[in-house]
Amino acid sequence: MSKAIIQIDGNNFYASCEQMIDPSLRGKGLVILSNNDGCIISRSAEVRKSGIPMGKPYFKLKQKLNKLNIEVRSSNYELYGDISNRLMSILSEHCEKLEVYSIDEAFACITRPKDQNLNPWAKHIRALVYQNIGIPISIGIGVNKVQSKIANHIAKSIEENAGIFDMGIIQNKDQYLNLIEIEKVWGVGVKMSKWFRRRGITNARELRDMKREEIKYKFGIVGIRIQNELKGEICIPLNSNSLQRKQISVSRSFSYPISNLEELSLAISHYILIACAKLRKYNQLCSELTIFTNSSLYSRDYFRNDATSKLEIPSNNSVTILKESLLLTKKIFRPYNKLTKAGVIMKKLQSDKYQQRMLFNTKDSKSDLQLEYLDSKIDSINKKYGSNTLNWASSVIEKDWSPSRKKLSKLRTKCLENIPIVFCN
DNA sequence: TCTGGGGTCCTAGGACCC
DNA sequence: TCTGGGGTCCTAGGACCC
Repeated sequence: MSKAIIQIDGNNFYASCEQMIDPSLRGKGLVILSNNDGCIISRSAEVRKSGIPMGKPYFKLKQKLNKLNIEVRSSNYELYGDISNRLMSILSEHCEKLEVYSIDEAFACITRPKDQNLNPWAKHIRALVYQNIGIPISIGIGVNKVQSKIANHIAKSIEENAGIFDMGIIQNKDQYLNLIEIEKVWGVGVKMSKWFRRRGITNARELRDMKREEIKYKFGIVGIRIQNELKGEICIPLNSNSLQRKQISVSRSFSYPISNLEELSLAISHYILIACAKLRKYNQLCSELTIFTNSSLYSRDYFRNDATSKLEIPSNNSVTILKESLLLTKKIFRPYNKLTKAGVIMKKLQSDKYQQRMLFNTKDSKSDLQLEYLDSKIDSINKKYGSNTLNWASSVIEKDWSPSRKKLSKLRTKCLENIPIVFCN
């Protein structure tokens, strides 16, 4: 029995989430902004048609959006994360293997039925998701990841497909591969596509048929994998164990430039606490910590600095890592710079199942356990009552420089007081 | 005036060892 | 006078993804 690789994603996911919790936005032009209300990162179908581009700075398009009567929302990641969890939980019930690839996207594996036709299954999933969480999804089916991504693209772009397309059962794939521009092939980015274009390779079919040696020489194994998947081989495996992170980072842009050590330390402390909570959520420990800060990329005297520290004992304890991070903050700080962003990166992560303790450090072991207990209590309170319910004094959260989110929607799916009230006569 | 954030994988080149 | 070479490990940086 042949297996199929399925790729499923939420259409215009962030915009769809906002439309789901606020029905007055349905059928209307809507854009979602990145952190600090910086760039446009999601557009409703109506906005796509009007030619408003993705990823462009909001301040440059504000007037145009106003003119076109397009609604604007700040990104509400807590809301999108909650809806994503619900989506993935439905998908996992109906797939043999599920790889949660991003907040709005998953790969899955499923065995084809005797007649090879997966359309009824896909229609069922699509209806189920819409009925239960109110988000439209698209489903692409193929023999591998690259092919299922292309199938998903076709599912979206050709209306008659109604959000579902199966590339695996198509005998003559050339006509479809010809439709996929080289930039749209999964794994081919800006640099690669420019090189391909210069060589006259403009679409997926031409990439599949070009000389293997040429790709190998220029892009190595990465390029060959994409070409082989276009030919129908399986080179990029499904990774259903994606919960184990290899790196955790938290960074934000400030709403205005900061220039003193106290403010930078507050920001770093705040990010460290978020990152530590993530470590504990994934049951992981970190053994290398980097913190960084930079001025605006667009300023003439661009400045960036970072510092890294190796932790003697791998840890996910807030107090331990906070202490270390404040030392590093002093190291990277320079008083004359207008800093616009800072962040923390935790690397060399490992499972907390095999936690190493200091052999001779019996004096501290009791307080270690107390700190662990404190962390777990804070985590459970924040989980129950919302993030930031309980926090450390070294990270006062709502400071003036916190990213602005002027057009933030309410967290209607998680906070009891935000649940919409419906009046019936 | 305002330009996001969080990941993964690969590779070249340096350090080190014998 | 003449001064090797191969293997492994690590890291920074680049390219890509959503």
